[in-house]
Amino acid sequence: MLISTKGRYALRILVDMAEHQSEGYITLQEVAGRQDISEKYLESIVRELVKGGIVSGQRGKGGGYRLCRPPEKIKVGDILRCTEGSLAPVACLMEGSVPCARTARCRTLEFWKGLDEAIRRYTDGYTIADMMQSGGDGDDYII
Amino acid sequence: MLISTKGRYALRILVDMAEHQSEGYITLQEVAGRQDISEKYLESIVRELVKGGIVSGQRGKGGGYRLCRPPEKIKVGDILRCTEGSLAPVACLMEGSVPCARTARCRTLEFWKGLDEAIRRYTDGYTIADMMQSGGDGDDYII
DNA sequence: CTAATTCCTATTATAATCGCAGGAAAATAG
DNA sequence: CTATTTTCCTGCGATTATAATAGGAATTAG
Repeated sequence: MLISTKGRYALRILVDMAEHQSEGYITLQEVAGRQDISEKYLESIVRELVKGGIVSGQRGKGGGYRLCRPPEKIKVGDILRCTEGSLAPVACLMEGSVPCARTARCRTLEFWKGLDEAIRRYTDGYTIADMMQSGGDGDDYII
Repeated sequence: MLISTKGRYALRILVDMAEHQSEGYITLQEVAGRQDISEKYLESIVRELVKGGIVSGQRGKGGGYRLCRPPEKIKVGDILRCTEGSLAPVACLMEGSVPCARTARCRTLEFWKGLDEAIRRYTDGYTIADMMQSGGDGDDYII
């Protein structure tokens, strides 16, 4: 049931980019340095976010990435669906799945639909902007 | 993010057992036949449910399994935590995990806590008895 | 004793995740 | 035009998790 590192890192990356969006295009090197994630692994995650229309990339000198929309319009649900493929708890409820033979007499389907709905409601009600106001000022290390 | 077959089958198994609880001990052979799951695989799932105190087994001739509590007292959350190990969406929130070094300045932790809470609230508010009243009478095949 | 049944310990095959490497393509600066 | 920087693309290797099966020990009823 765990969310993969891809999804978890994606959130951190986007909050990081949101916090530095005034600086124009942000390079992966910067984000990698700040977030302690390898540049190469970041690449594979950010590529999904580009495909999903959440960030856009600009190649060449002076290039980098930037958010396509302001942070308060980026839903966490969209990010996770983008990097995880889907947030549905069971295959029956994934986008574009065909109903299985048991559907009509399935005792568990209603439960799964409700869980899917609960997850969707929560994740779509939370934005990157909400995350920016959470968890200290970024410099208050414990140690 | 998908729930594994272990968790999904566990729900079907328990609904099945609840529907036949008046018959006393229920053998895996019966459940396997009705649910179209191999007896051997069922075994590994039911073993977890025994450990988790959800069903109890009786060996020998005339033995089998039965629910430890009435269906309306068996929360789906308990079943899934039992078979999946945990329902937490991130490792930080798993039972008995040590807080990571980023905790104090983590921008995403609050979000994950909320998601965990939403999942917990929904799954703990749903019981096997609720499932028994869902999805037709068990004989209304589509075909 | 015999048959039925749960319990226990392994093992295998398959798939998914995680992370890295190498280089092509594009944009800019000089 | 050349050199540099940066995203883009393809693919690989290691590790881990899932799914399912196999074989037999322990227990109970008759």
